[in-house]
Amino acid sequence: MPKILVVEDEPDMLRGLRDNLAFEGYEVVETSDGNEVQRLVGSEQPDLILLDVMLPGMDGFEVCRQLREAGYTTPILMLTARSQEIDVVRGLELGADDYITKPFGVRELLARIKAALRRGGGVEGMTEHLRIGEAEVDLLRGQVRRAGRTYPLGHYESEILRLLTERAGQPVTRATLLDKIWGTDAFPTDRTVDNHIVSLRRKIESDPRQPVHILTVHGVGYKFIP
Amino acid sequence: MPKILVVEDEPDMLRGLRDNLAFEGYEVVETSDGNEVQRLVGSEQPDLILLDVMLPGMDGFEVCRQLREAGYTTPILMLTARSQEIDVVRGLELGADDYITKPFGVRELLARIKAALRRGGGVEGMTEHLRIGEAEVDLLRGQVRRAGRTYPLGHYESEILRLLTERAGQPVTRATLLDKIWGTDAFPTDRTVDNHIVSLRRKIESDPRQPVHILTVHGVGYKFIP
DNA sequence: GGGTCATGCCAAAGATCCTGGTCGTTGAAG
DNA sequence: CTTCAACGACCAGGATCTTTGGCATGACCC
Repeated sequence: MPKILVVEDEPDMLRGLRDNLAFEGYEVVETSDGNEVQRLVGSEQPDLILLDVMLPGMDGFEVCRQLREAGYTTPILMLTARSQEIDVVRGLELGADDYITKPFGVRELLARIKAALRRGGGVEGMTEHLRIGEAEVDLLRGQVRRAGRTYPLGHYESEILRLLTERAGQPVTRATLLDKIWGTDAFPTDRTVDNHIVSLRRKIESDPRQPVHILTVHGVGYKFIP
Repeated sequence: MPKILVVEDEPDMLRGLRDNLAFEGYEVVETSDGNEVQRLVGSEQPDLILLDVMLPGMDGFEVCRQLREAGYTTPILMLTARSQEIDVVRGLELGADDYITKPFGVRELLARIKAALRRGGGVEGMTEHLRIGEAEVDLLRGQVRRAGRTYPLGHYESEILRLLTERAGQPVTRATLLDKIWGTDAFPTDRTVDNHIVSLRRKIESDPRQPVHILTVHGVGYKFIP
């Protein structure tokens, strides 16, 4: 079950959040001190952070900024009584994923948590390292490892694979691939896309003639299945 | 620039949204008919959907449900005057990524759109996007943008730059670069490294003959200065 | 300042990637 | 079942990347 870090200095609020989250089955780690957050994120590896803005000492905005600067991508939901637009904008621009103003209903909070966890854990395109069947894909290095062999991924192969995984489960047209990847710099033909797909299958699929992950959607384009 | 599908039946609201989004640089596709949405998502492949809940005919909840059921993972932001908790929860549980109640500020809306786009496909780790002087480096795509031009980064150029930036401030020997990047697969000469450095400087430094970031440490190797 | 070694720059060759065309196979529609 | 369009597989040519070697320039030491 997902682990949630709750950062809240009001004892009653902290207890309320902890109890409700625990009742929902989440594992809860808590602190009331903004200075503790980064250490806890590093050691506890939570799946989501509920972050009160008005903390003593380092406030929630600063905590969020530092986490993002340090490279953490954990979903952050800010909680606060400060509901002015400028505060909302500030929190979201600092890198928060959602901004919930008090008072809020527990059901709404839980629904927003679920929405954030749904995105944070389920989308495969968010990461540069992928496991696709037996293949380990490193999009950063442009490399696939499968069955004891290492295959290089060219620039365009990487881009195509990335777009398909970002849109896992949904058909992507060749026109979209051409538009999003080649843009207005070049105008290759559909055949170019097809060739790259064949090459990707050869590198990734256990049996390229019977692909399991990189599927053709006849008359539409291609689809990625995780 | 990202493409946004706006689903809104009030003409004034639709115009307002369209104008503001276009002003921000987004490409806007619009419809006032919930029955059109799935077709448009398929044909236009928007990066995000702004979905009014109270539409004539098929309402926003049903549109959202059908999109998710069909496997589309495009971020959906619901807009509505219905701000009861039960509606918020319903929208989020149907698969919306955010639920924004009218009236809302344009700045808040834009910030939430950016947050959703950031998560949806634009989130890159901190080490993959670098700003080096005037140059914007995208290690994931193997690309440098500087002075209005775009330069490709080859596989090895990217690897060298990545290692140097990971060890910013420290001199890195050619032997280390060769060992860490080429390993035991190949045994190129020092000259190979030197040539890649020259190429990197040409792409990244404002004045490659007087480098500020990718420096030579005489008799040792090279050093990156942020 | 002079000598020596390290590094920048350049050119060319080889390897790899990308692209388009052709032909055979497959899928979908009538 | 037949027909036609879509797609897979393959091949070859052109573009780009990587590597090596040679020469010029710069840095360092005496």
